[in-house]
Amino acid sequence: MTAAEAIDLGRLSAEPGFLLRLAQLQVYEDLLAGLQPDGLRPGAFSVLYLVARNPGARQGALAERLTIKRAQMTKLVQALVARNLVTRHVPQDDRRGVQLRLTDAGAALLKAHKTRFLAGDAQPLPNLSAAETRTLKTLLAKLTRLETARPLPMREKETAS
Amino acid sequence: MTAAEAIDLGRLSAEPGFLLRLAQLQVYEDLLAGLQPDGLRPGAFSVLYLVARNPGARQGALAERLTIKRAQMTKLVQALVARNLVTRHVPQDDRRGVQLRLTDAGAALLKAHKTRFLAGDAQPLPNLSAAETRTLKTLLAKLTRLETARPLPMREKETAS
DNA sequence: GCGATTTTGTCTACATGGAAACAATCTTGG
DNA sequence: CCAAGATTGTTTCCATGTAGACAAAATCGC
Repeated sequence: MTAAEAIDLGRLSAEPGFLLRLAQLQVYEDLLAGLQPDGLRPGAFSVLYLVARNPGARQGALAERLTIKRAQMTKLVQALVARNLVTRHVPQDDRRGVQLRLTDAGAALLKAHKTRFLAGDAQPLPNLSAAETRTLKTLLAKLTRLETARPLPMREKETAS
Repeated sequence: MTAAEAIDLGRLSAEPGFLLRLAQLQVYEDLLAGLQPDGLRPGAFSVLYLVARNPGARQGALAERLTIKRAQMTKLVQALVARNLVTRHVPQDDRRGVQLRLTDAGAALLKAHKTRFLAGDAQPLPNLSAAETRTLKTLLAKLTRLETARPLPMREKETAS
C-alpha cells in the first residue's frame, strides 16, 4: 500500500474534478457495499422515488431532472416495467409521452429500500462533523444551482440564470 | 424545460451522493466541452501527469493512487504506448512490475494540455466565491482523507486510519 | 531448494452510460 | 389541409469501467 501513497499527486490533489470523483466513489462505496441480490441500484431507486412523489410525470421530465439521458431512462424504465415495479401509460392528449406510475410492488420495494438510499438529513459524512457536512451540502447545492430543501424557501418566481 | 423543473425531488435534493453526482457532471461538462479530435481524456491526462511527476513509478501504484482499477490502467497505458506518449520498462529486480516514463511527445502533449485540465489553484468554481471554493475543496479533501497541497504541511509520519 | 501463497499485470466477459440516427407524434406557417 | 420542423421515446453502436479468472514472477515456510 505504501508504494501508492508515495506517488506525488501534485496539483491534481487540488483539482475540483478529481476531488469530486474521489468523494463520489467513497460515498457510493458505502452505499453499494451491501446490495441485496434483488439489487435495487441507485439509478433505479431514484426513478422509483421520483415516480412515487410525482405520479403521472413523463419519463423524459424525470430524466432531465435526474440529469440522466433519455436513452438511459428508457433502459431503466424497461427494467422496472419488466420487474412489475412501474406501469407505463400513454396519455390521450399527447401520445408521444409516457406517464409512469408505481405498482403496489413498486411502492413496497421503494418503502423497503428508502432507509438505505436516503441517509438521514442530519447524518454526518465520514471524517466530517455535522456542521461540516451541512456546509459541504450547502456549497454543493449552490454550485449546482439546486434548490435546497430549506425550511420554507420563498416560493417566488426565481428568474434563474 | 419547465416540465422537468416541476418535478419534486424530495429528500433526494439533500442526498450527498446525488449532490456529488450533479457537481461532478457540471465540473466535467465545462472540462469536456471543447475536446480536440486528438482527444486527451481526463483519465489519460492524469496518468501522463503522474508519470511526469513520478518517473519510473509502477503502473499499479499509479492506478491505486488514482483510484482506478488495474485492468483499466492496463487499457489506458496500452493506448498511451500506442500513441507513443509513454514507454514501458520492466525492472530487473522485479520483473512483474512495469515502470512508466514519458516520451518527448508525451511531455510535449502534457505541457500543451496542462492549462486545460489543471485549473488555476485560485480559480473559483461557477456560482461560488473564491472563499467558498476554497472551503468546498478543503471539505472534500477532508472527506476523502486526501492530503491537501498546503503551503508546507508538516512532513511527519501521519499514522493515517 | 521447493511447493504454496502473494503480487502484478493482463485478458475476457459483462454492466453502465453517451452519441447519433430513427420512428412516431405533435406543432406551426402557408 | 399539409408540408416542414420540433418533441419524445427508442434503438444501435461505441466508449468507459468493473469483476473475475488467469499467467508470470516474486516471496514465504519448511
